[in-house]
Amino acid sequence: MDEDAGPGTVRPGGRTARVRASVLQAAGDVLAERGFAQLDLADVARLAGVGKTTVYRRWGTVAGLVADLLAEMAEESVPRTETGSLLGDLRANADLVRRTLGDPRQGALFQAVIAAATYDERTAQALRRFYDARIAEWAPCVARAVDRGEAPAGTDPAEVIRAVSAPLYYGLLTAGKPPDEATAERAARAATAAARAGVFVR
Amino acid sequence: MDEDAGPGTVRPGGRTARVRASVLQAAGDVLAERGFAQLDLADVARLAGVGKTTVYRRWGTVAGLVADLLAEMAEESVPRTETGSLLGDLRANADLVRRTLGDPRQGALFQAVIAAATYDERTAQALRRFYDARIAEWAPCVARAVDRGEAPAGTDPAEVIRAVSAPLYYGLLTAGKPPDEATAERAARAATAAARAGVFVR
DNA sequence: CCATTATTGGAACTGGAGACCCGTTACTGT
DNA sequence: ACAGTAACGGGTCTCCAGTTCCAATAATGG
Repeated sequence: MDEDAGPGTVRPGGRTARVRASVLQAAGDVLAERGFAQLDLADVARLAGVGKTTVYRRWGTVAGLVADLLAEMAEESVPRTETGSLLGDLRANADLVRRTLGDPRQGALFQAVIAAATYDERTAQALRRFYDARIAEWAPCVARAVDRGEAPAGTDPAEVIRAVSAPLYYGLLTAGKPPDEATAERAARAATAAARAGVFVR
Repeated sequence: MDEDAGPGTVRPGGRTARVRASVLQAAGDVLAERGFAQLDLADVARLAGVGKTTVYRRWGTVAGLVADLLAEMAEESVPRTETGSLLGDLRANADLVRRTLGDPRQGALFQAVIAAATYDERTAQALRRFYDARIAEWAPCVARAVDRGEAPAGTDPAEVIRAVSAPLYYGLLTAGKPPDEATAERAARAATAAARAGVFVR
């Protein structure tokens, strides 16, 4: 009746931690250099200098590995800058997203995660958790802007943040190209204009 | 030195057309009922009442099959309604996208296509062609709005249309849920507000 | 330091996706 | 109507992703 959450949970130190680190490292390398389609667990194991059995036992599938990779990245919280204006803050957010999607490792990871999330529920959950965290971190910017009177009362902060990211991800997925500075700037300005107009009032 | 574009191109009529139709039908069924992860070529062949060899020969991979499925869908052009105002037209566009993504078959297909496009170049091209066509069809709405003075001169019509779709796709991919009426309405209003504010001026 | 046992990893095994062969079917131009 | 051949499809084979087994290794608590 007791659910043990698989290997690596009882003795997570020493070798186990090293194995996890080198497997995630190798998986990230493959993803950045060769892409999602080439991500093969046996291959990752070989590159990581780790037994194939271990990788299958702990991650099971490509989707599972990718989900763990995302969880790893979610750890590093990027410090949020506060500029004093809604446009300035959203611009900073758009630029963060742009840099994330433009980075070879992180950009490739996000494409992989989104692809995997369309068919794997665990990856989809990891993805949702990641966005919830990011949005929770940035929502206060919008709340402040509302307090300052830059947007109408009742504006939904989360929706505004999502509105900034949306066109950047959309471009990456449908055009296959990471966003440039101009696109990021446009996204920030569009979200600001819409928020000012009261579109995101609940 | 001559590139023949594979089987089905020299004698596309009769049986060949029937085979293609029933394979695409079966593939759509599997996609809608069981999802992308369960889309197996041998399985599709069996359901379509067609030889496994034929499916492998003509489509080769799951991504290739999905790309063809999208091309098939792109054929049916949806008549565009003209409402006389920018907001009205963008609302109509947002609603079209909402209904597309909400439809069991088409929604599942889009998730599959976007997933496949992240790693398969042919699928990515098919996707880009589809969006180029859709955007070309709707761009005139925005051009008219500019003529009417609803948006500043120099506004990029394609960017406005993309701005409508972006949040709807973003929600589907990151939250895993097709957009509802309220979300579509918000997308149309946000794009309108941003366009009016001159965000999409080139 | 030692006993316990969680975790690893080599090796052998298996199932099924996908390639191949070749006889059959039926589309197409004349 | 008919010849020529494009396209189909059943049967067979290959190869490798993923599983299983168990002995070796090392993390952890006392």
